[in-house]
Amino acid sequence: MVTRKPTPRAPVHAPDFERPLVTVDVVIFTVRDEQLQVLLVRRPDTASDPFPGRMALPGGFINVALDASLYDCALRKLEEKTGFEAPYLEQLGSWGSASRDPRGWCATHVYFALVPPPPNDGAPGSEASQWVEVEAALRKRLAFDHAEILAAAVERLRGKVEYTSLPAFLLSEPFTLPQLQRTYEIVLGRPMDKSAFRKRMLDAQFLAETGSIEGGAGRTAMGYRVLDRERAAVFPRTFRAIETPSSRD
Amino acid sequence: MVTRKPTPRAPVHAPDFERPLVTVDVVIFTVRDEQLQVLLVRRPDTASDPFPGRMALPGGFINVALDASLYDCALRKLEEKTGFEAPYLEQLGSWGSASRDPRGWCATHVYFALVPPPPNDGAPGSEASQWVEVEAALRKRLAFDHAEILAAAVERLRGKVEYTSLPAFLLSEPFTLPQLQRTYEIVLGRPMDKSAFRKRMLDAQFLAETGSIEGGAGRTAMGYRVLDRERAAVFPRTFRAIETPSSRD
DNA sequence: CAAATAGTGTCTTTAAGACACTATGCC
DNA sequence: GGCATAGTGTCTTAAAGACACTATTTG
Repeated sequence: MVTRKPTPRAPVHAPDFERPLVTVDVVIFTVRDEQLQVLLVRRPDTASDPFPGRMALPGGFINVALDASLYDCALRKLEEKTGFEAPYLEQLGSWGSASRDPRGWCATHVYFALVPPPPNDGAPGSEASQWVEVEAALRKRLAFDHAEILAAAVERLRGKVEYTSLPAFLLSEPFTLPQLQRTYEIVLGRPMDKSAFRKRMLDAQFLAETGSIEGGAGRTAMGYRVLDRERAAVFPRTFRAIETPSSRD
Repeated sequence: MVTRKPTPRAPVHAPDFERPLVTVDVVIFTVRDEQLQVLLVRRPDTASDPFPGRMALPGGFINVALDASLYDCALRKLEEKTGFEAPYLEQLGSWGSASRDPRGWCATHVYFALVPPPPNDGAPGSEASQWVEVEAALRKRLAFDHAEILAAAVERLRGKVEYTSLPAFLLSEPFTLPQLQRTYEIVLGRPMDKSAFRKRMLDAQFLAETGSIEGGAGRTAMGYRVLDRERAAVFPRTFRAIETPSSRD
């Protein structure tokens, strides 16, 4: 970010307004067990906490001393929860109002992340955080306005998947084109034509071959990795129709 | 917004973190004098203020007592500056870091608005706020990181104009299709084909006829207004190519 | 060889681009 | 009539959809 510090002629001081609470939340998606899943955490069950025991999106207050920027804060929270170093991370938007947090006027900056499926280690759901299938997560009574935020994140994800290579960030590399197609189908919830799919992916020039991969039964497939893990490829057309954008607080 | 207030078993209290400053800024676009223009305000020239005398985007601190939500705050600031009641207003994103404001860790929530051209009343630029052509505004040394924010807003606007009816919100109603096409051309900075343009607009079903309009020289044209002033129509394809998305703080 | 999966070819369809054409209003 | 502007028609082109076909690997 480009910022310029002025040379103050006199000490500048912050106004005496009451400051809202500021948090950062992260909607972390993955595809596991043939499902689009989202990472949720259980809030502490202490009475002094808002929404005790409820499930919520991972996140928390900005630490002014620790976080250089909102993005860094989101990265920190993502690493704390998943251990992922360089995931796909983009800003979703912000939600702020007097009523969304019982502790006071609060604004949250929401990011959304795509990560490859974590290893299915031991006891799933035993810890404070767990992966939940998105439709099930949307039906849960999440803390704060996190149900609304999650709905917006899912809408944004599905919307962008129609015309970008985002699902490639949901797979561990190398992956095959049939695997990538399956990921698209899981996220969008509808089957896709193989020929059109392959033409589109290969024409978009965002994949690099990594050599053949055996897959059990049937013919071996070519392995691929994405060329640029920072940004998604944008296709010239959507797969079908695009949704209408919605407004936020 | 849907929010649920829990019945707290004990008084919930906000944590003792240092709270960042929170502001809302609005990027207000219009098309005037055949140019895409943005509204800028001059910051007070008092030494105790950051960036004294510099041009900046309109905005300011959240007023926890006055603003029910971020969106309401953006609406309020827009009305204060332009008097517009029901403009097109959508969230652009948020920028926050330790370094962007000399007064301390500060996060701003940025909205972007599209308004019809204001009447060219009296002395343009005499007051604290003035309309500036966007490329000129981008070359100015704006306060804070507002140059970066403005660049992101222009990129988002140009990006969405490729596949939505957004420019319709830059005109006062009723308007003609040639006027709408001219607005697209001004925003995108390139000529468009009349036939393809008209087919696309009429096929998208977002316009209602309002009767003929005389336009000086030449044949009279049909007048139109948009059916839904809350949201833009989305076209099945972009006009040409789409840009790659960029990241923010 | 059969089953399973990977990958290709061909035709259709949709909507944009190019560009020439017709229509209507004012002088 | 002539000019200016509004509006239409026709052909081409880019890329998605449908769907049948070929290719390669394992048992």
